[in-house]
Amino acid sequence: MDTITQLKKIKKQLHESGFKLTPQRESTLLVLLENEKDHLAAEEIYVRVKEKAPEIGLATVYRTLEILTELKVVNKVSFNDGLSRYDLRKDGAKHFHHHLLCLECGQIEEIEDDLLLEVEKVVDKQYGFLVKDHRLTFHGICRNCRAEKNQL
Amino acid sequence: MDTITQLKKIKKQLHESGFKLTPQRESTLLVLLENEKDHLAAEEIYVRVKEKAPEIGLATVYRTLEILTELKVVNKVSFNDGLSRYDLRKDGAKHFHHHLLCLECGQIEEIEDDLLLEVEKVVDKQYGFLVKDHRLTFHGICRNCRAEKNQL
DNA sequence: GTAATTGCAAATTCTTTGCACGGTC
DNA sequence: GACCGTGCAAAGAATTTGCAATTAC
Repeated sequence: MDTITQLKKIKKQLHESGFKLTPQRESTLLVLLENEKDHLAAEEIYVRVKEKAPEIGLATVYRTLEILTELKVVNKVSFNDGLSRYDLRKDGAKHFHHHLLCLECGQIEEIEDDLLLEVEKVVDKQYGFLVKDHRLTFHGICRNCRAEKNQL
Repeated sequence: MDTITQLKKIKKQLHESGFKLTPQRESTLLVLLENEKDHLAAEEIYVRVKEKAPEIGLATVYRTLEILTELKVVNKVSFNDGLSRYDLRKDGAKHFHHHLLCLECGQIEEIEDDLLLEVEKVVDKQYGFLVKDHRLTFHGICRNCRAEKNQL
């Protein structure tokens, strides 16, 4: 799905939940859509939004992100660096994607495959816990860093 | 393993890394050991340590937690509430345990079984990513809340 | 028109840092 | 006596809030 279509869809969601469609919200959404893979923190989103809409305030960005989190358009995630990051939820994805955090280079890769279907069955059966969503991050060495290390 | 034995072992680890074993650090460790299941945030740990050692400062607690994180005695975790929490790593556990976060009552349950062995193989084979550790939290409804809901 | 939204600044909250003092080997 | 560790207070960073002005519908 292209950016425009996604944007329209999210706009509709906003409307349906009684939120207004302000230019500030649209700019913020655009930044999120254009940096889908980047796990931006609020401040970073703010800087990028400011390029499109210089008059926007940081507080508005925070407020927009809060709404989008509520609507499950984005997921708030943290990689233990003290910042909250906002990760666009793939439209139609049943489950939130997983992350691979490289301890060498810091890069974060996304995994779209849902690797947890079996595991979630176990959690349900064995722990009586009804799974609605998950957060899974692997810490380790990414393909590139691994290759570099082996060459030494 | 009992608390005293665990404490001794951690003391040894501290020593081996060139850290001293101060009463403040010992008190902090005791609080962590006594509240193993509780995912305390720094401030909460501080309050509990203060009961044992009233003269301690919050900064010392933070500094101790930093050291313990470095030594992998604890894991710093975040459940997206803006606080860093410190979770004692089970001694001898090859992998960090998983969490079940109930969206109804907020309770956090721990799962000791390592459910990710197969998944990690896939991550290695398919993404070339060498897994060293992981963070896995399920969001959903816990056994108790589920039972309550069904009774309505 | 009016209720929601905004920008700004101030306030809060969590965490880190600087520094003089105290304890230890 | 060198050095590590501490408490305190101040600084810093991230996020939230109050409020008057503005805007979307």
